[in-house]
Amino acid sequence: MTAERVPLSRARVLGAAVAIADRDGIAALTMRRLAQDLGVEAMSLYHHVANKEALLDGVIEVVMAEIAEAVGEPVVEDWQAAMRARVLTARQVFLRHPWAARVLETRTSISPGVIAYYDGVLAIFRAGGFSYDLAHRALHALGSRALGFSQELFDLSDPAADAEAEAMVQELAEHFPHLAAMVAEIAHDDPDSALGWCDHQAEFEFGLDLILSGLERLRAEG
Amino acid sequence: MTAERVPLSRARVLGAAVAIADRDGIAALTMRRLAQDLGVEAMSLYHHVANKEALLDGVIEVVMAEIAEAVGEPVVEDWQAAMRARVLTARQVFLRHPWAARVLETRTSISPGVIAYYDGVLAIFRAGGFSYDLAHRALHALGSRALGFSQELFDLSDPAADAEAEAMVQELAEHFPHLAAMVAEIAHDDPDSALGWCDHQAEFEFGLDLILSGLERLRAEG
DNA sequence: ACCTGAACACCGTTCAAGT
DNA sequence: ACCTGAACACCGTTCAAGT
Repeated sequence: MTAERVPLSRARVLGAAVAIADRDGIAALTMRRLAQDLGVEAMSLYHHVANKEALLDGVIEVVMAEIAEAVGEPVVEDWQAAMRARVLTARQVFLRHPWAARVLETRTSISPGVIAYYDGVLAIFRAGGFSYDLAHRALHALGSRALGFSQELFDLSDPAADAEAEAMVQELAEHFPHLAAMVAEIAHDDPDSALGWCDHQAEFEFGLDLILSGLERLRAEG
Repeated sequence: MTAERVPLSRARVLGAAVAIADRDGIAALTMRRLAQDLGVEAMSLYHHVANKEALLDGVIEVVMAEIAEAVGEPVVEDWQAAMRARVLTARQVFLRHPWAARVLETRTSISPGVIAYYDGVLAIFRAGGFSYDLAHRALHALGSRALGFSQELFDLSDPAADAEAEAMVQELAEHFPHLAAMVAEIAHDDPDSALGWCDHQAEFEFGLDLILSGLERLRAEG
């Protein structure tokens, strides 16, 4: 936008890429569009990122740096409260960048930022008295939830699917009685769905607490 | 391959698409390649699927039909054992189609096959004495695990990342002492990683059972 | 009704050339 | 060292035309 004469740098390229994805979605993030926003030819980008995949790797590093700053140093007392706070803080960053979860999942190489985040998670587990074996299984049990997001495969309260889904559920109510009954019973009037897939705060916290308290039980048993 | 004179049909198109993804990965599934495998021009496909997105929708329906056949009618006694069996059976199908989980997550429209699967899940919860409210929260807690898969964001035992990751972990051991220690302690010699993301059977079952037993506790409390 | 061929508007990326 | 312009090899898709 401004600062036309600032020379291109990796940081400027990645920053502009995040801005495009935030504003217009991840599909809008093309090399040509990115170059245009930077006032440069597309090919100039290749001096700062090796290719499109490397660009996406870099964009994830930006997001993970945001998370690292937000969560700070791992707290080492009351592991369950510390984990809960860490995850919910990270989640706020993903709510700001709804495209980031999907990009993160498509990375093939290991991201140093993700590694650093998980090392902090492990620090909390260890301080809470977990063996490395239990901590390892805990990481698997949490999956992406450790980073603050969890995909739902369909969303009955998705505002985007409103008309279509409502008609569909209506139409299919006779075939799928349980789903129809559940939808009818549950008042879904809180519109705080933000991650594209259904991921309401209360429901995320329910799943998180269910896993954390299960882990605490296993830890206490030794 | 064979059957050159069989007229094109939606079923043949979707079957060929699944075969391409299974054999050469989801990136190989292009309209042109699909047409070529069917001995037809690319544009002919558009008489049987509206566009590429509709093709992917259809491909998911094929996978969900495989799952529906594999899981059968929902069992209605011992909800926990029934859910466990249903999920692990569905998981087998995803292990046969490693690309399917990612495609499923990118669907924007609701898939009838997924709806039907979840209706069966709800039938099991209800027969086990769950309220619709608890069943709803249970679906969120399980997330994609209800369908048999869970993405891990990085995989320390991924054979593909072997050399690179090992060197990296080595190099970064001083910065990430907990991860390094955990990797060193855990004997990762079972090579049954199959879904691309780390998703070993034992670790999947650990997470699944942790959630299911947590849900049982909540159900018993009323 | 079903299939075709050429064409269009996009991609990411290579390469030789400029400063 | 950094950036450019043209070009290449791909995409998904439109359209008018064939049978």
